[in-house]
Amino acid sequence: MTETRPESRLERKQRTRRAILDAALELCEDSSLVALSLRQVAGRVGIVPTGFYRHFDSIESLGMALVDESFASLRAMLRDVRRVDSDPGGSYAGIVDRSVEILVEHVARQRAHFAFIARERTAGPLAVRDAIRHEIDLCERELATDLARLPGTDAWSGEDLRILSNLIVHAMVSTAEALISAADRPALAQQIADTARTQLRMVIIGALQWRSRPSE
Amino acid sequence: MTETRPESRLERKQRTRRAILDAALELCEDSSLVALSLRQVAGRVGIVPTGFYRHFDSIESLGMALVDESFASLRAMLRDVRRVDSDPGGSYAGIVDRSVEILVEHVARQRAHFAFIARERTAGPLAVRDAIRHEIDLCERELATDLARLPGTDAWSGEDLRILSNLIVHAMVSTAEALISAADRPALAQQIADTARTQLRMVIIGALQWRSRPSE
DNA sequence: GTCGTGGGTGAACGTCTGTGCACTCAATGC
DNA sequence: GCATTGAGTGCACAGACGTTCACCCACGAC
Repeated sequence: MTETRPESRLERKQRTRRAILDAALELCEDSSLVALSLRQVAGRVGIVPTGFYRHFDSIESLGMALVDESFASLRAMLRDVRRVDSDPGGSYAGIVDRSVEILVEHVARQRAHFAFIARERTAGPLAVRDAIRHEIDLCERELATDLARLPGTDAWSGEDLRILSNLIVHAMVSTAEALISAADRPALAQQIADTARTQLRMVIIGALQWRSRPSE
Repeated sequence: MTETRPESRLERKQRTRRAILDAALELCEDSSLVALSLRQVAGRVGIVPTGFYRHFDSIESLGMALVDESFASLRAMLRDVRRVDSDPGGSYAGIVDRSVEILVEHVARQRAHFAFIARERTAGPLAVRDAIRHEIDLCERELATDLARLPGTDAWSGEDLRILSNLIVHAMVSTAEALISAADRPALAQQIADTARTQLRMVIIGALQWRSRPSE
């Protein structure tokens, strides 16, 4: 017999909170936070509407919590990319291949989080939109410092790095969006990954080439 | 005295329809179609809620009409780009400069339409999302055939062209999004345009360079 | 063992939602 | 001129919404 241990008060609360976050992620998957009602969430979780207020004081603050946890997933991905690519023996092509591979893997594993960011970035409540924009900005900056560590970029200006990392981040956001909407078609997902690989190579080669002839 | 002429029945209807479309564009500017109510729209237009049904039978079908007219704006932009860039004496740098200039101009002039596409692309009702995705697909294909006409791309495969135009389209979508959210800050808009110019040059140079060494 | 805290309840409120139906009345087709 | 059409009206309804309040009652601290 499975011994069901008592479960403390705090554990119970965190479990309900988790259930609310999950329900919200699912429910706004095919619309948006701004179209999500407190009663829908409560209903899906299995608590009465007013019970919601024990955990969040509005849908918007729930959204802010989802921003936090979605970017925790995104940052976990960036950590993996950074860990693998800091291998000193890596060629550009190798870095690209492994980075895209990691992107595909993380998007598949945390689809709801990446979909949330992609969606609410343009359609969420104002506070949520701003929070997401700010986080993406930070990611661009981090990528810029990562790029600065690669060989061949020593002479680049901060502005050049910013422009390049902006391009790369947005290309990867687009790739993530495409992967999400191809979630149930593995062949298509494979093609999207291949496309992303090729695009990243084009971008990097173009950037290196362009930089070596800065006047034109 | 300004002579107010009778205004035919059909004109009257089209004027109300126009007012509904404009009201919807404004009202969902800071949320999404899925959070827009029929009564809000009717209220803003100045008609009674049930009057809405004389023109559309749901918010979703209103959305489909907005997709049509938003892509009319986008295609007008593409026509301008094509017209200017088909100038046979143009260098790549010239083409890029003028294309970005046209993008900035059109986004400023039809901000609501471009914002609508960017937003509902990920957050709209399913039918609207699909329609937008399909239209953007068509744009990618058109760009691919345009690229094929440029010098230096003769030997490119259809796949290469598809990958490159996908990259360019998504970079321009990101640029449009940035321009929209910088609508009231001219200096920032200028910087975004400069960034877009540099990125386009990097991409084109990278693509040409990459293609000339297809094995690696 | 007693008591307070706090997650969850249930009823009730005023407001907003989409939609049905019967209606008006000016522009239009004949 | 007369009949028809159809954009816009006004009322009514049932349901969903956010939020309030008083209320449980098990857990945890003392």
